[in-house]
Amino acid sequence: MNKKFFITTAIDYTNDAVHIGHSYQKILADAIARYHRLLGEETYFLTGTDEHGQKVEKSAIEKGVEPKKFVDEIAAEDKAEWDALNISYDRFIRTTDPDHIKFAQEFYLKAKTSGDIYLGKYEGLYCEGCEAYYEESELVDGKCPFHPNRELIKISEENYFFRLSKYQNFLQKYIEGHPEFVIPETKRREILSFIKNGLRDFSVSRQSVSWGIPVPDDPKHTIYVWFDALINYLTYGVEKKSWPADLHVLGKDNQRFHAIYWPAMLKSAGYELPKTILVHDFISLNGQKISKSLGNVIKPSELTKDFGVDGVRYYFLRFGPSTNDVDISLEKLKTIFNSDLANGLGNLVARVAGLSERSEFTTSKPKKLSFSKEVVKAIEKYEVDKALELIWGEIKKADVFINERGVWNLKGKQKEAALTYLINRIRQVASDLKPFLPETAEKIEKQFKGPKIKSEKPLFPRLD
RNA sequence: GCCAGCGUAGCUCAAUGGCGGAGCAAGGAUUUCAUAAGUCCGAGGUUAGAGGUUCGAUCCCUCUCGCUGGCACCA
Repeated sequence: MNKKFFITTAIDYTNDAVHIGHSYQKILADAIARYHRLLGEETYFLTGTDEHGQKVEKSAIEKGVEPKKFVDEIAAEDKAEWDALNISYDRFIRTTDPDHIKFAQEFYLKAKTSGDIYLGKYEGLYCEGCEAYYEESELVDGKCPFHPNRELIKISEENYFFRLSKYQNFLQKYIEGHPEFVIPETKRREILSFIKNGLRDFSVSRQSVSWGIPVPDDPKHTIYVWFDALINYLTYGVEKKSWPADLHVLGKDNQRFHAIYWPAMLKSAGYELPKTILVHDFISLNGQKISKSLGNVIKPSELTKDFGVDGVRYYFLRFGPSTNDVDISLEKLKTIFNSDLANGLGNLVARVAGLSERSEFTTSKPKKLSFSKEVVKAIEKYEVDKALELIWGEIKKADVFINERGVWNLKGKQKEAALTYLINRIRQVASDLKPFLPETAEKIEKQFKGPKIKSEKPLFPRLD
């Protein structure tokens, strides 16, 4: 039986459609998924949408449509965005999918059977101005930071709670004993220090929110969105008999839910824990947070129009926020597009194709290639930026080779040897690029298949 | 306020208790196979600031300044 590889991204909340801020994660996960698929592993790549909860309900009401209709539209939009980026998900799961709803309810009952769900009282301070709840620690002089003139209303509601506190020791020991559970290390330390500060039980149901999955044994309540959302991974993993997940890819805003709540929930319901949680940072645009209120939202599909799918993929994979927040801009994208893709990869391909065509060189059939060792090492550590850096090192070497040998001046056997060397190098580059720039890799492979190699249109026309 | 992280070349970042590195941008030289692309070579730094430990600190410690994130049921 083939080795399995199950990878997930976070599912995006359907309060609004996705934008470039959400793209890095999907592209990163896609590259890793493609890599494992290319290794011949039985790969399952899951992404999708998180569709329940108060905020969605509210947005739908504001728009005057039924919640389900509202999320149908957003989900379709999100999916189209990921398609534009060539994200090779195997399933686009929606938390409103019937199989997920059923599974989430079963999961809830399992946790309840373990004695980890109990009825309690949720008390919150509610600000009518913000229409949101606040924690004591968030208040300024006991008032809402945005509406200091209003009195906060103490609201209490009967909720079901999950006994997170029971798992404090387990989680601490587990994470201490499994350095690969949360990557990178700085995030793992953050999680550990959070756990050590003490974990409180959290509520997993709402009575005031109707847009959600009903609590199976008490349908006055709906399951709290986060509880519901996390379970999506298991819905699909169990369906494909591929649980536990090998990798959850997510942003730092989600790390606590994935590294603390989720493993505790799984343990309670009797499932294995995911192997690794890969946490990345955020993107800002022109030095600003990306947000609708700032009006600087760009959709992935708008970027791919200007830079091509692989142009966008390359930029994010090479300069994305893997361990640091990163600021992007159209100028930076353009500069990198020109220097690395047009002048680098694209030009090299055109050079060698031109040299081959002019000398009417006949090349041998391409061999079946495997990934370069160094590239494998980098991807296995999820350092995709490093992998690309290595590949670009190879491109540079090929350019130097052409210059130093003066390949265009060579004749006969010498020229053939030089071209053979270059062609094989390019074939290797294409092979290594497959997980990252699938479209480009395929074009290059086609062009360099032989026996005759011809010049083609530039892969990445220079942008001015 | 508390906790964590960051501050290194114009920009993006790397590095180590022992002479501060790379890529991009800018400058000079050079080649013509290629997308005015390629290659080569200078230059560019008081490693945010002050103090301390040390034979020696960019790295360890303290303080100051600046930035970012978290401080739990918004997702």
